[in-house]
Amino acid sequence: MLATPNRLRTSAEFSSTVRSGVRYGRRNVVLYAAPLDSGEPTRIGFIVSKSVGNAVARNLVKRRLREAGFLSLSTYGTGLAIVVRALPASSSATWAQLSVDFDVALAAVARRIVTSESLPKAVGDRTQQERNVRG
RNA sequence: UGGGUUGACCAGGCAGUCGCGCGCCACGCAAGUGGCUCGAGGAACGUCCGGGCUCCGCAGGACAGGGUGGUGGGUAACGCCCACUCGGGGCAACCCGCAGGACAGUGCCACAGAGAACAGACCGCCUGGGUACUUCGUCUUUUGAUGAAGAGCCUCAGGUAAGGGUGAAACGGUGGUGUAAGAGACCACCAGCUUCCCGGGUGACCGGGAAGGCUAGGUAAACCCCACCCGGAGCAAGGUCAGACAGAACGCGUUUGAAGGCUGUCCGCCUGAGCGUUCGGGUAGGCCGCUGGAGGGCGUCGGUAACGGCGUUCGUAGAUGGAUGGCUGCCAAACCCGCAACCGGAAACGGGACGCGGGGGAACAGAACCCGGCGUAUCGGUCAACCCAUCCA
Repeated sequence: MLATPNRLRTSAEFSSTVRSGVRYGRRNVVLYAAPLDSGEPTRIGFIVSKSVGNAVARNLVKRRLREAGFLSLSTYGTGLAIVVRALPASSSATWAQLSVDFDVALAAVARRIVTSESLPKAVGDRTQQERNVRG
């Protein structure tokens, strides 16, 4: 499971990640990710709405996603803010399906972030624009 | 042995592996690291009642408004629980009841039906009249006139609520007297109503008796009446720390009282200098509240019981983008399918193992301030008491 330092804790972090991050959707999840400073530990947050199911179903989905996120820390241990939104299909998915969707989405998103970081000027402009919009 | 009623309890187990949260301990300047303890439910759910707790200055009156509704008790309190009463269901154990008042008043009672709330005459029954007819008698030469009786049709006037039919319900039931036919018109018994008396019970009420009048519909989950109860908002309550910013315009007002508070309205009381609208700007973090409570177990005493007194013992989740778990394997009860030793049978066939193999393998559901209830969801399992039927002794 995920320890507290590896979790997103505030609504500000959630909203900035969802708005500015790279997005990739699969059958069971939609994954958003934004870069952090490279020294910081990767932080992951989860959005599981009521459309997924009742409280028991939502808890199971959340725990499985948290486990998948924990397993991914060995690869992406630092420098990412990730928000995982569970889709209604996730309540009926098996652990294998759910973890594959998570891994594939995370790999795709991480690849795109690495590509855009090879153009640091563009990233700088983008974050600056974001600050202006939000400010 | 089978069927049933009620109550209590459980809510898969084991192992491996990788982890999470509060707390404590050790190390470390610190970030942190390591170890240990504890870590979801019978409904944690719905949020339908009742309380604790917090704030609203005190928690005033009247009227509105809301709730409850047999009686007595239990409780912090309740719409809950227990016991009893009444009514209903069941052979029984037992279960069910939104169980005050319809002589305070108002309203409503569809359809059907002749008639439905100071009832009603459709058919039927009965009486009388009219019309035409038959028979008999009398009068008359005859036509005919008149009287009596009769049955039928039509029609008119009345009597009749016993019968038919309609309906959830038709103004007591049964039998008789009575009558033209009938009718509580009268009588007997029964049911029911009102009043009174006696006895029992804390009481709801129960048992017995007398008199009266012959009969009184339902609906209060319609308004309403009666009795009793109820201040509002809610842990996003509330408190505290830190941090950020920038004000401007207009209106009303400062003892001739703005704006508030006391659930709504009115009265009455209180606070007493700001308040409202628009534009613009900022923050949406930490900590406390936060879990020891009307707490659980056992014993004993009181009580039919719910429950209470006393003694003793136990220490039991506190997250906050939200921990209490993810994955893997094994075992196992129902239950289903196939094969079957064996049993019954002439056979067809039927049954089928503390037999084999395969399948199947756990419901409903996740704390969010805390309790007491209720309601709802739920694969199944265990135990106890009691009832009925059957068999054996």
